Amino acid sequence: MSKSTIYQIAEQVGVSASTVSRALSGNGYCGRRTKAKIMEAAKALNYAPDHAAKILKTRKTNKIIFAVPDICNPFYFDMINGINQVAEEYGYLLILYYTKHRLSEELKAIQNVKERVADGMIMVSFHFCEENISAINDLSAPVVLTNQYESPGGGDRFDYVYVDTFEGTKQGTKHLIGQGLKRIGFIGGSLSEQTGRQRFGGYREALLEAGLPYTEEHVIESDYTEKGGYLAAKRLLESNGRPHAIVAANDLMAIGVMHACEEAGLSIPEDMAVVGMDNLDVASRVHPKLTSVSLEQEDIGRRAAQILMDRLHGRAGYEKAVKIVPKLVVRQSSVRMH
Amino acid sequence: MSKSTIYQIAEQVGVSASTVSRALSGNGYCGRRTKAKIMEAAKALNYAPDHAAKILKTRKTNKIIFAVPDICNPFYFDMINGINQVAEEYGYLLILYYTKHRLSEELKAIQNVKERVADGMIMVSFHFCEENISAINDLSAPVVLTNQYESPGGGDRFDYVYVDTFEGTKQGTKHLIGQGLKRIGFIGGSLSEQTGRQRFGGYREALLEAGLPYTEEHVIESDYTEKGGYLAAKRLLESNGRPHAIVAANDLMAIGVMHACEEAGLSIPEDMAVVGMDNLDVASRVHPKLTSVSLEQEDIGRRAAQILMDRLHGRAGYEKAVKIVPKLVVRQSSVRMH
DNA sequence: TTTTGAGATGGAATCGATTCCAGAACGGGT
DNA sequence: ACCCGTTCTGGAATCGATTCCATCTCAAAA
Repeated sequence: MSKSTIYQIAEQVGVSASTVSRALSGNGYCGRRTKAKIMEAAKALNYAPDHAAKILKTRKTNKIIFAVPDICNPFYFDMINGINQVAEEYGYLLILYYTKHRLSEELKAIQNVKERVADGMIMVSFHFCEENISAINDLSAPVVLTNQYESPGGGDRFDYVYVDTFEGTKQGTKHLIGQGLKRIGFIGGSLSEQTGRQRFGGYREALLEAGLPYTEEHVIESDYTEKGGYLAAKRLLESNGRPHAIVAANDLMAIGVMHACEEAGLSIPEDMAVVGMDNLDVASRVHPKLTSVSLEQEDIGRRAAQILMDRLHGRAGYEKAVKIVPKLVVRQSSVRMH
Repeated sequence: MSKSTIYQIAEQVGVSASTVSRALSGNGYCGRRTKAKIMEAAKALNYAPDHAAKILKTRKTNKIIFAVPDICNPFYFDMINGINQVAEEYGYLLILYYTKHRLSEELKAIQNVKERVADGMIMVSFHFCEENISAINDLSAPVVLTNQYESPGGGDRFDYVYVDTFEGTKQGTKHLIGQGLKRIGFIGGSLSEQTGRQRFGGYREALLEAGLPYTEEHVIESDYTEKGGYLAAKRLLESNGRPHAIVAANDLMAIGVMHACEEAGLSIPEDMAVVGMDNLDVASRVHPKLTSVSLEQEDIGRRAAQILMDRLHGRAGYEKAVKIVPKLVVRQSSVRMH
């Protein structure tokens, strides 16, 4: 049987539509007996409220959009998970919008918010530029970004939540230093990109703080792939005074490092300690299990969603910019057993 | 500047709202000059169509719901990816609904469809029962399930797309047999569940077809975890006439098997060939790389979404039930080099 | 008995776009 | 000059729920 409207219920019961609306929504007065009859009729007529009509009148969609550059990347799954936890708690549905690393798609996502498809948006932007920013600032709906960003004028309307990857590699490096290791190599991404520089910076600072010498030969720029890590590690192993530990800027490269060591007959962690970053599933599945810096994606998602909810409910006390501190997960690859 | 409505544009330009609607949507006649003025005013007034109003009138939300039991499971992310590819092609947005393996949440997802939050739904149901099925059949919107299911009366309104896991383990086992291996063990899940029985069945049939003897001692029921696979493998390795190959009902258990072999000093694939199932990311990251049966999740998603779109657009020619054939991905763990 | 106010209800406007229908304008062909 | 069909436009209804406002009832307080 197809569903019905409040008008049909009203007719059936013999009351006005306003009364039916009040009875069903609970807003406003409604007599006990009338209410019971309305409820009964609603059931009998297979009533379900029409979402679109409700939205049109109330201006609330109870949906949020998560605009994500890459749907295939496990990194973002955890964010989705975190976002959904909070969204659900507040009774919001989550719309996934796949931007494919394209500015045009990011703008379309913003347009969706403008058309009131959703009440707010969380976005991982890969094209953080004037066009983008002004489009977001033009929205009346709140937006939370997960980019690190210093607002030049300070007048931006959005908030952001980001991970401090500098702190991440710093923690990883300090952990190795704490294990008594002194010659520590670093395999990162390109230093011409911000991401690459940040991760390198943390490694560099940990050495500095510990008063350890910095050897340029022990730092290799690679490409975040397993193969890249493997090749980089081979070079490090051939360098004179080879390092006894390696910090890799992500887990895939760290796994490449492990394979290179295995091939060279070096055992991990005895001959070479390894630390990765991202804390992918695979980190705990390789042998030996890989110590890795978790970027706390789920937490990013949760915090971003929380800020969005705070904004949507006009609550005060949220922070415009939240910095998430990564968390070192120590496993076998970096701890020598005695 | 906040956005405006067609009425404001109409007033600005000095025409009626109907004309503005026609100009902007392109449905119906509109003079060239008027249209130009309307477009200009729309831009000037920062116009964006109101989604809710449009839905209310047109009865089309251009959204579909994907109800998924587990947001953390990478298995489903590939499905999401597949669904999204098709949804996007047709201009639909994807709403993710996390059912947490709970019937009550599945019913809520169905309720959402009833309230016209979305035009249709794809659901991975873990509670396929009378209550569920009748709720789905009551909907006027189309639903595609990814469960294998034989409609008892044949009167069900939904369609389904599912993977033939029986065929999957059969392929994996046949592949090993094709490598000249004769003593092949099997590590599966509980045989009291349908999933477990299907996967075991494929293994059994492959042996039968090849005329190989079936040894009960070489079949172990485990629990789909890495540790479970590890323990099961240890038992297999101790059995008399230990197998030279093992088919594991999923990749996690296969990885456990690999660790057990490593520990026992057996090299893979020379002393023991291993085949897994699911083709997780990690399968291609372990050493040696794991041969695995891909359940083609992305394809499931695509097919399901395609059927949904066909239904939504009243196209004929779709199939009510689509069986996806899994695909064996051969890697190092099962191929002896000569 | 009168006053008062809480509770219950109906009427009507509203949210913003779409679309049917009627009528106006316009141009080409006779 | 007239007719006719095409193109253009405005008015009004519609989608379904919410909500403000006015009215009405009824019981308790004065």
